Formats: sequence, structure tokens, C-alpha cells
Amino acid sequence: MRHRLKDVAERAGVSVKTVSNVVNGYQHVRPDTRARVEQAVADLNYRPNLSARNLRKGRTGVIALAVPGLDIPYFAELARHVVTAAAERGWAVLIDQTGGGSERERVAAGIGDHLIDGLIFSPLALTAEDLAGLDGTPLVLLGERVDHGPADHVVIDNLAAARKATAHLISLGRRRIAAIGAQRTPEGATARLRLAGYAAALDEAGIAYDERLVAPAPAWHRANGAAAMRHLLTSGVRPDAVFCCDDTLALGALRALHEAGLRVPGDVAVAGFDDIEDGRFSIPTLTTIAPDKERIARLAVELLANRVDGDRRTPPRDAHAPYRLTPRESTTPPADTPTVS
Amino acid sequence: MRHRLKDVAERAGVSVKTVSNVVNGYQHVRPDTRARVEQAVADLNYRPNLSARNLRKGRTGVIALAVPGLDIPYFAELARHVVTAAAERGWAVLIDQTGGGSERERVAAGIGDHLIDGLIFSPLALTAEDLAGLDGTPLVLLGERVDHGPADHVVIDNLAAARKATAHLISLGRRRIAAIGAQRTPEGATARLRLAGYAAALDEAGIAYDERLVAPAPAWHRANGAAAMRHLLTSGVRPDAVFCCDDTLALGALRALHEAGLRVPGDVAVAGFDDIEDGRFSIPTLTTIAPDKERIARLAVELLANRVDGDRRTPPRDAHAPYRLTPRESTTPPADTPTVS
DNA sequence: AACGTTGAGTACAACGATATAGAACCAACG
DNA sequence: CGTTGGTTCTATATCGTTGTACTCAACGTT
Repeated sequence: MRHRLKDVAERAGVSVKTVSNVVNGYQHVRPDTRARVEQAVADLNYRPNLSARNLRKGRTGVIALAVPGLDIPYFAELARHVVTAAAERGWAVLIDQTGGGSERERVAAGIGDHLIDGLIFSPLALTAEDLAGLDGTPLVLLGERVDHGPADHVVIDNLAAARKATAHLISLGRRRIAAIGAQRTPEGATARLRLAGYAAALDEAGIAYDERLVAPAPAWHRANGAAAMRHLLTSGVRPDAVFCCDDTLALGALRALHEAGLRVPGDVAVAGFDDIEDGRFSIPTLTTIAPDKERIARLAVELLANRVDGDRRTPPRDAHAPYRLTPRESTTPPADTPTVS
Repeated sequence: MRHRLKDVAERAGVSVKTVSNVVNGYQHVRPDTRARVEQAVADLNYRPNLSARNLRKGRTGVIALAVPGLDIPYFAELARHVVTAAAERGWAVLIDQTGGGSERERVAAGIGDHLIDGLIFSPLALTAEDLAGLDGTPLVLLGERVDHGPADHVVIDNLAAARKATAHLISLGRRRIAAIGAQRTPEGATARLRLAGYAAALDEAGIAYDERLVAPAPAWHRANGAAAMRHLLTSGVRPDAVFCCDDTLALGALRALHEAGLRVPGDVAVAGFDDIEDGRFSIPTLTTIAPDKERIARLAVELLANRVDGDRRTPPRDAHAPYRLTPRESTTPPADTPTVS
């Protein structure tokens, strides 16, 4: 069925090591020998057994990407870029869905094995302990640095970005600006940073921070965004703009505003965060902070590659990815388009 | 650093094989011996080396999922279910993005190696040759059967589902029903089936098929859906409903209708296909055909599992997954909600 | 007392690749 | 002519695990 080096060697009349040398591009092989071996390889359709190669070399050519879930658009888009960037380096990507609370176990159990050369981890919740199971596997963290663990990080400046988005709302003349996405759990590091940016922008503009305008969302998805918006609308605080901690919350909020018969941005302006594809076609299209996802993925793979070959003991690095504020219809209606929401 | 069976064995004062037996849950090990070994395993934080295990057992515990791209919502959602279903069987999932035309190469080159126990492949374009490179690796195809190759299939009845969606539009009293998503390329098998369903429904209702109402979309995504809709609107054919071959096309169409100032469903009713998450929160929410994605994923993993352990020569099976028509606002506005689109 | 049976454990050979050491050959040099 | 150095190739050990074959003791049966 499947052929081994030995079969190729016999067919070409050389030793296994010579075949191995040819396959790995070793220099000192006579042209005619090389040709004979290559012919045999082609004849038998030989493919190296990666398990064996990995066992010998201690490399697997596989990295893992751990994300909360592929059904979350941001992570799906990010995963796409990671897979692409990894492929360019000859790596395959194993996807692990940490999905909420069970991350702890999954990272330790499923992934800590020797199957992977490294791990790119996008943690919602993560403590230093969780990383212990990895025991030397190179690691790159995406998003908030949890603590100064032994890992490289790729981050964007969430605080500054959220401040920029909120300042944009303020620049439109809005004053009662709500926020959606607060999380009280210890895991909500990203939420805290973005809301700190929101608060900072208000402060800069001399607008008082009003706690009743800040709605929590235990998980960030459309349904919670809609629920939070409904809550804000019925609680009598009458916001004229909303900053949402991510685009799915914002899309949910758009939905709730629509159901309440309010116009966006006429009555309420909406800004999100992440620039997922949906927001470019939603009605209205969604103003958002667009992190450079391709860059994030590429930086992560690059950092990981550095750790994988050698260089394991240099101190952890932080890489910063750029972002842009992308105004769309949900805050700035185009002049010649009907603005019914 | 990393410990091996041998280290554990020395610490526990037994042979390597005994440790192996404990790790693998072999029955005949005395409780005290087992305890000693387990203690040693814990002390050293031992993890089996999967490469070595795989080499020995001929299994890797990894399957690959090849999809066009994770940025396509349907495939992202599907991938999530596949990863989950595979995890229940102890499999990890390697994601391969075939992304358009290069599939041929990728399948043959990247994946054909021994690293995976099996492959779940969701082909856009695929011929019998493309599968040749796999050379014995168990394979499950999602979606249209391309030909009666040596592979199991998981399908839904695209023709019947599309007919049902179109019949739904007809039942609303619409008569000038357009379709978006036609593809002339040989790869467009799914498009052809869905449009055949569309045509069948028209035929049943005694409505003449009008070619000018059928718009092509070389790739299925929001931008092309919007473009196709704009084309239909400007070409003077005045549709009162649109059946879209997938939800992203439909979301694009909603967008174009909105920009043209038309009301959905008042002026034009819209139906999609796939039931992606966005469609549940879009404005208006999207009527669609909802294939049971979890079921599809589960069936695929199950079929693959059967092939992987033994049973390689039984003839290919087809598994059919259920689907449901899910009417939402884009065809049937709720009584008490404003219907501005 | 001799027997097979079962439990508990060990030693060793695989799995298929690469690394190491060294053999055989050739050319060039003093 | 022996030595040195480079090229080309081979034999063999090795990576860490599991399957096979085996030993040895304890047990119940006849």
C-alpha cells in the first residue's frame, strides 16, 4: 500500500539513508544516483511518514490555534489569517475550541501533548496556572496579556482604540453615550480596557460618567447585544449613542433599536469593535474599530516561529498591531441614501 | 525537561511496558503497582509522545477538515460543529483552507501525508483525480457528490430544499421571482441543484421560467449578492421576490434593496439558504433553509470513524441530513413590528 | 502431586524516519 | 608512495511507544 524509504531504496538499489538524503536535499549525492532515487520515489508515489520524521526530529510541523469558538466571527476571520500565515511557513494548524469555561482542561489535556510545535492562544479566561501544563511548548498569546507569564503577546491598544471610537461619537455631538459589554468576571480584561477607553473619552470631553448607561454582557454575541440595548431603552436613560465592545453586540443593538422603531444614526448612533465582515453589509453598515487581523495573525506566527527554532530563553516580547477607526452609516449617514433604519 | 516512559518506569521501579499498561488502562495491573506508577506519572508530569505512539499504532488521532475558507460563515459554523464532534471521539482537527482554485494542489500535497487518519472535505471544485493523491486515506465528502468516487457523502436534498423555499415565496402571492447565485463553471454543482429546485417550484405553480430573472454569482458572498441584486433592479425585470442560493448572497441582496429604497418584504421578499447566524439578526431577519449543521458534522465524523477503524472496503454510503424552512421577516413581517426595511 | 489457568510483570523487537560513524573511492600534495 | 581531504555512500543506533512472547508465581482441580 503505502511505501517506505526502504521500498524506495530497494527499487533504486541504494541504502535508505541515501534516499533520505535525496528527499531532504542533501548536497553530496551524485546526479545519476539522485535521478535514480527520484525516479523510484515518483514510481512508488512515496510520501514520508510524518510521525516517524517527527519522532526523530522532535518537530511536528503542526501548531495549534486555541480560540473560544469558530462560530464567533472575529475568531473565524482571525483563524483564516492564522491558517494562511502558517501555511506560508509550512505549518498546518490544529484548531482547538476552548468555548467558555472548560479552557483550563483542554489546553492542559488535549494540546499539551507533543503533537504540536507551538500554540497560539486567544484566551478569554486564563491564569498563569493554565499555562503550566504546556511545559515548554512555545506559546504566543493573542489579546490582553494576562500576567507577565512566559509568553509572547500580540496586542492592540484596546484602551486607545475604544477611546477613539467613543471620541468619534462625541464629535458627532452626542452626549448621552451608552456602552454595552461590561464584564465583572476576572476574565473580562478586554472588556475593562475598552470600557476604560470609553470612560477616558468621556472624561476628556468633560462628560460625566453615568453608570446607568453602561450595560453588562456576560458573553459577547448578538443576542446579548440586543438584550442589553433593550434594557437601556426601557430603563429610561435615553441614550443618543452606543459604544459596543464588539461588533456582534453592536449588530444585536442595531436589531433592538430597529425593533423599538428608533433610527440609526438619527436617534441613536452605534459604534462597534472588530470590523467583522457582517458589519460592512448590515443595515445600516457599522462604524467600527478595525484591527489589522492579517497583521495580528502574521505577527503571532512570526513570534512563534522564532521560539520554535532556538531562542527559547529570551524574555517575552510584545508586538503591537495597528487598528483604524472605520466610520460607516451607523454613525455618519451618506448624504444621498435613505436613512430609515 | 520532557519525560519519557523510561523515566517514569525508573521512578516507579517497574518496566516501561508496565507503565505503558497503566497509561493505557490495561486491566491486569495490581492496584498498588498502578498507584505507584500513577504517582510517578503525576510527579514527572508525564505526557505520552504522540508522534511515537502514532508511529507505533499507525494512527495519529488527527483528522483534517478542508473547507474553502473560515471567513465564509457557513463553513465557520460547520467547522465548529466538526471540531466539537471530533473532540468527542478524541480527535483533533486540522483545518485546511482550499480557498478557490488551488484545492487540487493542497489536497494532494499538504494533506496526503500520513499525518492524518482521515479527511472531511467540502469541495467547491473537485474531480476524481484530485482524490487520487489521498491514496487510501479515508475520506468523507460534504455537499454534492461529484461523481461516484470512492468516498462517503453527507448531503442534504438541495433540490427539494430550494423548491420548498421558492414555493414559500410563491405562497405569498409573488409571481416575478428572481434567483441569485447561478454558476456556469463545472464546479457549480450545488448552484445547479438549487436552481433546479427553484425552476421546479415555478413549474409546479405554472409560472414561466424567465432567464432574465436568474442572476449569476461567480462566488457566493455578500458583495456579489449586492451586485447581482443591483443588476436585477436596473435591468428592468422588476422582481417581487428573490431566492438566493445562500445567505451571504441574500444579505448582500437586502443591502442593495435597502440602498434602492425598496421595502423587504413589502416590495421584494427575500429567501436565503444555510441559516447562518447573521440572518437571525439582520434587518429584516432572513427567511432561509436551515440545514442541520450539527447533524451534518456528526454524520461526517461518524462515517469517517467507521472507515478509520476497519471497514475500508464496504461500498460508499450516502447520509442525508435534514433541513427546515425557517420563515422570518424577510418574507413574512410580524404583525406588530414596523416594516421599514 | 501434577495439572492447566490466570494474573502480573518483564524483555525485546518492531513502527519509519534521521544522525552518526565510518568505509570506499578519488584527486592532489609533498 | 604515503598522506590528506573531500565526496559519495552504507551500516547501524536511535527517537518513544506498543505488541508479542515469555517468565514466574499463585490458584483451584482432579
